[in-house]
Order: sequence, then C-alpha cells, then structure tokens
Amino acid sequence: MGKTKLEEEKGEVKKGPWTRDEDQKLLSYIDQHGHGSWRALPAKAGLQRCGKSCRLRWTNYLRPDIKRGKFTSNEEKAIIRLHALLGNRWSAIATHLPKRTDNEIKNYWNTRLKKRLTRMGIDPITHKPRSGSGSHSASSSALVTHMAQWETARLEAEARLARDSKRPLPYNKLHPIQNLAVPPSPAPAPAAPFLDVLKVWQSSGARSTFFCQSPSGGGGGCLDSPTSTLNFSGGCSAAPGSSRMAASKCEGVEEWAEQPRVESNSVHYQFQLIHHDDRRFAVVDSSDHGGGGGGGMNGGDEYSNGTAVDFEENKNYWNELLNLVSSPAEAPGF
DNA sequence: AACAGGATCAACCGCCCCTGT
DNA sequence: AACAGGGGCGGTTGATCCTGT
Repeated sequence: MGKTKLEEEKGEVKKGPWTRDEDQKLLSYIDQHGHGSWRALPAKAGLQRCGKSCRLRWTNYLRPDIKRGKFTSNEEKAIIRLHALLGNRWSAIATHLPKRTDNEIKNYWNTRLKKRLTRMGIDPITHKPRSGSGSHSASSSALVTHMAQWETARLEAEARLARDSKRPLPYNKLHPIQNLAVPPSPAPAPAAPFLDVLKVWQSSGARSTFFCQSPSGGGGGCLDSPTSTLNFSGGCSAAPGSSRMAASKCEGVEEWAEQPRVESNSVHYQFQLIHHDDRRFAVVDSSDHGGGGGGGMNGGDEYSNGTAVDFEENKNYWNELLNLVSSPAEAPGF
C-alpha cells in the first residue's frame, strides 16, 4: 500500500514515533466515526500520517482491547505450541491469544522465545531438538497433522467470517493510556458460518483430534477466535468437544487443563476443568467419545493455574516446554 | 560516571490477497 | 479477464532502555 495521490499532493507524511497529540486525534476520530477507510482517515482526522500508519498505530497500540505487559508462562507455552503448529503466521497465532497483537507476539517470539529455545538446543523453526532425538509416536504425529489441517480450514473459514461481518466500529472507549479503558464488546460473529465450521468438524469423525469453541462466538468478553479449535481460558472456558460437557462460563475463573495420553493407536486427552475457587471441578476423558477432546492449549492468562508459574524459578517449567515442543514438531509447515 | 553491547518494541516497508469495477 | 485500490501480513529497522564493565 503506497501513498495515495491525495497524500502525495498534500506533501510529506509524517513518520516516526507518534505524539500524544496525534494519538488523541486518532482516538477521538475513531471514537466518533469508526475508522472507515484508513486511506481517507488521516485527512479527516487532521493527521499528517499515511492511512497505513494510522491503522498500525490503532491496531498495535491504541485499540482499547489490548492487553499489554509481561507474557504469562501459559501464554508463552501457547505461543510456542502455536508456532510449532502454524509457523510464523502471527496473526493466526494472535487470534488464539486474547488481547495480544500479532506484532507483540512476533516481537516476543523473535526477541525472547526463539533465543530461549535455541539455548535449550531446540531448533525454533522446526521445533525439534537439534540432536534429532525426537521420539514421537506415529499417533502423536497423526494428531498434529490432523490438527494442522483443521486449523488451516478453520482459519480460512474465520477469514471469510471476518469479511462477512466487516464493518467500521465506532468505539466509545477511553484511551488505554488514560487507564480508563473499557473493553469493547466485540461484534457477535454470525451464527451460521460458525456453526458450519463446527458441524464440519464434528462430522469429520476424526479421532485423536479435538475441538473446542467459544460458545459466545467471540462476544461477551471472550476474545477467543469464534471458530477456534483450540481452547484458551482467557475468561472463557469451553467444554472440549462433547455435548456431555456443556458447562461453559465466561467468568475467567476456570480452565480446561489438558492431559494427553498416547495409547497404541490413538491419543486421548483427559481434561480437568479447574475452578480456581474449588480447584478441581470435573474430569472428562476424550476417549469416551469419538469426537475427541478439546483444545489442548492452556493459553490463558493470569487466571490460569491460579498462581502464575514463574518459569525462572520453576525447574520443571522448561522440561514441560520440551515436552510441549516435542509433540507438534512434525506439524507440516504451511 | 561513562561507555559498549545487548535487549526490547514501536513503526516502517514491501509484498500479497481480496474485492469492486 | 484485467486492473486498481484497499487492507492485512510478515520481515526488518532504528530508537530507546537496560545491564554489565
């Protein structure tokens, strides 16, 4: 996207760091009118910036529904695992990490996680130990492959869904840097395409795979991808792929903890719904039903695990990560 | 205190895809 | 079918901050 004729005619567009004044202009314009056409926005908002710069500033920094600050250990694990599954598709990864931007995740990966994995002797690209001593079972590999295929299909469906529901959003929200941000309620996703995806998934009869969806369809404060096949507990837990497991709340105090169990020809996932008041709520084994269990990743946030795991102090943490990355390593790169 | 090197992250750039004409 | 405009994505850069010497 280059400069528009309008921008060129009007002279130089400003580059570099945004000032507080520019932020205010952008915020107040979007607050009143929504962003509409990004190209036309700078002129209307009185900004000497290109539309692209405005869009980036908004999506990566000013948007009210952005969570900033340190990544939790569960978010780290989720990023690592999603990266093993999806590769450098940061936007796709970001859809599974509520309130995190693709840019933030990308930076975090490049500056920290990649280095840590390298130090651990794990290739950050292939997610395999450098020594090449990966010991995955065939069923585990099949699981990951299947997951990847479905995740691709899901992402495509989601992209269509997003296009269908695309519209400018007037944000009546205060600026996050004023510490008065009110998270917006994302527009509820159209039910039909969402259900289609689930139907397809359920009818696949794929054993050793799992799905988990946000029953709110992305609304009600659950920012998970509405069609996500992966479970994240950032405020919304969903029962893993079973009508039996209908419990789902969006209170941010529960999570599904996955415990994979590889058997001869299939992988079973045992799920523990952890309620952070009562500690443990339910245990359901995916092998009870062919559809398989729910999203394995506890990509949650500070809610998860009740007490945050400080990986620097937890000597089991990286062992756990090693186990994590050893499983999705054979995911096809796409 | 001053400097160097590393770490972090906001922002830019170029490419690609989608959509409308 | 071809083209142009608009938007999104991933890679990269550069300024700033942090830490060690």
